[in-house]
Amino acid sequence: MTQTSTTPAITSLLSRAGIRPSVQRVAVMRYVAESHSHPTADDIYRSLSPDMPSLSKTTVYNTLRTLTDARLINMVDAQTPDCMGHYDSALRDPHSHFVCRCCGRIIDIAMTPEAPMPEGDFTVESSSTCYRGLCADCRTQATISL
Amino acid sequence: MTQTSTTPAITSLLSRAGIRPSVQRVAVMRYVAESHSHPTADDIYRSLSPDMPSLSKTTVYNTLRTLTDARLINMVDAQTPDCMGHYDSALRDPHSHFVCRCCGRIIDIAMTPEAPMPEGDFTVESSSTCYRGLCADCRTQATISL
DNA sequence: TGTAATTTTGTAATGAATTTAATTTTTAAC
DNA sequence: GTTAAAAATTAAATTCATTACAAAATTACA
Repeated sequence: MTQTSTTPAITSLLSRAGIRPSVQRVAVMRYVAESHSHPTADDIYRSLSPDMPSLSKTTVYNTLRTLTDARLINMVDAQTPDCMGHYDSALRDPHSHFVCRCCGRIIDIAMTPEAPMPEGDFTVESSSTCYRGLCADCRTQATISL
Repeated sequence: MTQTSTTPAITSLLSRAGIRPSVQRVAVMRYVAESHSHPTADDIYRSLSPDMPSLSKTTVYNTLRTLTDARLINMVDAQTPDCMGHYDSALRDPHSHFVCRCCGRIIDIAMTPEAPMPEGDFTVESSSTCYRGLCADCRTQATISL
């Protein structure tokens, strides 16, 4: 794990981004930065609650929005069966996502395809590529059920 | 508009895909095939209701799932502010999407970047690229409010 | 320390999506 | 044709992610 995810580093990161580094915000940012499982707001809330009993789910939602607006985290551009928003640290190396259409699992893909700038009357700030299909587990299940 | 979207053509399309071409299913498929606005389940329901008063929202949801499983339509892989699933015909030429982070509008982009097959323990069935940023209108708004 | 601005919190409200079971329609066998 | 089984549709009720709101707590700064 890189230094980026220590509490002081996160605190400094938020300050530099103009976000007051409250305990809650640092905890959420740190959790997303350290996680590779593309957590939902609920995942984050359930994980942090035991150590922060007063934490409110509203704060998690507010913080996710604040961090997203500051582009420190990203919402994963993928529709999953659970209809929930999944988050990803923007501090990681650029990567793509594979989404299993069956179980909804999101798997990181190190490779990032070339994404040439499109023509149009808009300003592109970022781009992402999403692959879809069946993960190994669900492929096996599908085969068995035939 | 191509012949693909006439009712008989849609009926035949569903049959070939092993889907019983009920009036409701043909109507939903046709609506998505003809639309370029990436409609939500609710958009589809509200648009078809006047001509099909008995249509139920449940049927729209069921049909969207059926058509998605048959890969005749796709859910747009993009998180929009409205937190709703948007749909796209799979019959169209491959294209990408631009999503305005402000108003949530989804704009088609004709170009499709090269998306090399990723390595991993999964079966890729499709891929899509999503661009994010500000559309012309929202960019103007942002400038004004400065 | 005092005061204002910001942040957090809990509750309530919103609304998309699903579940359920009952009804209707279609299919196919006789 | 009749009829029985299967499939599809419907409406109501429920679930649950997300947001709105207002009060309480915390922080910054003079």
